[in-house]
Amino acid sequence: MRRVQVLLPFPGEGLFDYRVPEAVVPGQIVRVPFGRGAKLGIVWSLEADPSVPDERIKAVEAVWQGLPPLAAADRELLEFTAHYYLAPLGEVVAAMLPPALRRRKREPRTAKPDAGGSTMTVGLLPELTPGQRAALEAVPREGFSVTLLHGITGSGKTEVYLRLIADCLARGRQALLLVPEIGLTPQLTERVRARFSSARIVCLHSDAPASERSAAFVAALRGEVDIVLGTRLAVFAPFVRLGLVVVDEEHDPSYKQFEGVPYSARDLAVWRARRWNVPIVLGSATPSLESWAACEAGRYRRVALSARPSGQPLPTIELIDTTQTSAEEGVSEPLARAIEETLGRGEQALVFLNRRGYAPVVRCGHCGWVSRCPNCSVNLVFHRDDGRMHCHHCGHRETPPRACPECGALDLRPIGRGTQRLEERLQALFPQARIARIDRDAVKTLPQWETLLEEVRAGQYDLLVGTQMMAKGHDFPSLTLVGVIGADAGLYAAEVRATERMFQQLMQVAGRAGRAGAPGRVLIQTEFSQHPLFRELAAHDYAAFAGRTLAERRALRLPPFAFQALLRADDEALEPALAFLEEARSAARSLAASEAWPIRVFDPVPMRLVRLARRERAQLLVEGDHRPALHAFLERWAGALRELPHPRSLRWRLEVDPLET
DNA sequence: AGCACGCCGACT
DNA sequence: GTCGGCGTGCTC
Repeated sequence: MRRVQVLLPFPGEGLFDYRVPEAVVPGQIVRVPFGRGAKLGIVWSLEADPSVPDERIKAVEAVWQGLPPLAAADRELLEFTAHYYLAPLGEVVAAMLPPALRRRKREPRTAKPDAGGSTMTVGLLPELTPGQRAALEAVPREGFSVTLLHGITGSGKTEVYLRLIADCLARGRQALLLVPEIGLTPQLTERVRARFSSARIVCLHSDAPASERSAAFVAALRGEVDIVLGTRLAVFAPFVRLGLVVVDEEHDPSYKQFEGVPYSARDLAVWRARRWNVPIVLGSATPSLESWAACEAGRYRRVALSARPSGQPLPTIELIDTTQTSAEEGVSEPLARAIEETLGRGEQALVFLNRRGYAPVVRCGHCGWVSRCPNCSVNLVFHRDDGRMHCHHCGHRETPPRACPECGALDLRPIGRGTQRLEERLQALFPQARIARIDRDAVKTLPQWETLLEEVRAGQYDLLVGTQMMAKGHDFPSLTLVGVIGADAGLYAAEVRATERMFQQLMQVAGRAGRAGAPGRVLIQTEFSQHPLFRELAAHDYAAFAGRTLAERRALRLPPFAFQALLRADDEALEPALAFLEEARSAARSLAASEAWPIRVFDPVPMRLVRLARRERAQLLVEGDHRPALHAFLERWAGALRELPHPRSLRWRLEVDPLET
């Protein structure tokens, strides 16, 4: 009887010793008795923990012999994730093992008679542009390399991915294709399936049925899969002969996991490619400044796709200065005229407004009272459909009072505009237009969304009003005009990445305009028409934007020229949260003093959205210019934090590489 | 994560 | 007088 260490999905380290009857190897999937029940685990190490006496050790219930052991590279991925994000290993493996598989009592039966082979569909492939051909030549097929594929909207990045995947499969290897949100990319999924019709493809995302996720994991572990296509959680899918990793829309914030272990799937994908010694391609029309800077530093290769296969010109981007032109009810005269012309030609127009609801606040015209959420530090948004006021953060809803609760005046008015009010305004301006509003309130489910996309493509609507849901890569062949309203929010936000986010979003939404033969036109209403960001946007010059923004970041020593970690604490009141962070800061200061590289420890501050769902939140930022030094510091600090006393009601968490500070 | 043990309110 | 609330602690 041999004793081994088994890793269990468990909210702690998750390493427990068991007796195993046979010769097992690390990576083997086992079912073990645990407490009163049983758990699925992974044989982690043949070195057992001698401090636990033999009589406390139970025997493994079953070794799932039919499943190959998890590859060493993938076990190291779990270890790296735990180490880098300062998370317990048991929590990381919980993110990897599908819940339905964990619940299984018996080992899944062996191979279903699935279509084998990995040949690409024979048939007419689209002619490659010179740019696509150059891109394909530039990406190494063997060994580790990171290539940033910077391709403008419609430049055919997907075709490049498909050819690279085809090469990968032809060499008998597997490909991992990560996408930001599966629901938003049905077109890509379709294309992959159509192109590789005889390949074994699995889709992994959190909305997939549990049994499907479990089956996909098992198939991947057995090496019975050629392509894994999925959202961020697919970065943990097991492989046996990984040959290529592709991260589409690599700048997209949804690669960041917020609940549980706060990992970045894009960053882990790069680590994984390095460990497997395979190429990784990061694709985007608007790359993250992290990736852009890595190219500048020579760590990543950069390949540009700057022409469209259709030969279609880029949309023209014009600004409407709302300090000069009155924008009645949000829609300026030039924008209204442009919409009218577009509809007159039988083409579609989209008006983009990233704010749902009818009006972002209800205000008393007499005393100035505004509708506030009782649980969060935000205003309540008035919604026309149910006539109630909604909190967009905690879900609280209430019926607006008839009279002002403060002064009793009968003068409560919705102030400002959201998509619902904009839709109403546009309907008044264009009574004959068929308008579709596309936001999270109007489109709640995936089938609903797919139906709506189909209807829009079929020309059942003339005018679209939408939030950022509309910005992501969907092609609407008749859409030739995009109007942007209220684009200015990102310009005065204190957030480090706010302007980057705004530029990316504007560029993405602008990319919706135009088709072959009918050039697109984009009109952006702004009060800050002189801002350099708009010049760069109008010139479709991402490089200029990135260069300028990176120069600012370098001068201010902000990411990606500095590395950050954020300690957040929340409690029923603000004071205990701040007090905890104050203690944490003292600990940080004394630890930082002994680091060779300077660690900057800032003051604890209330978060911008200080109150959320009845909890008050505060945060403490630490920064360093040298990643390994910051990380060494963080490990020691995290240890000290776990020893810090705090009230039971207080919760804290430490986030490495936070997206929002 | 489960699941037990363990001390304070409304009920047959 | 019990049934049960979920706070805390353990699981090889």
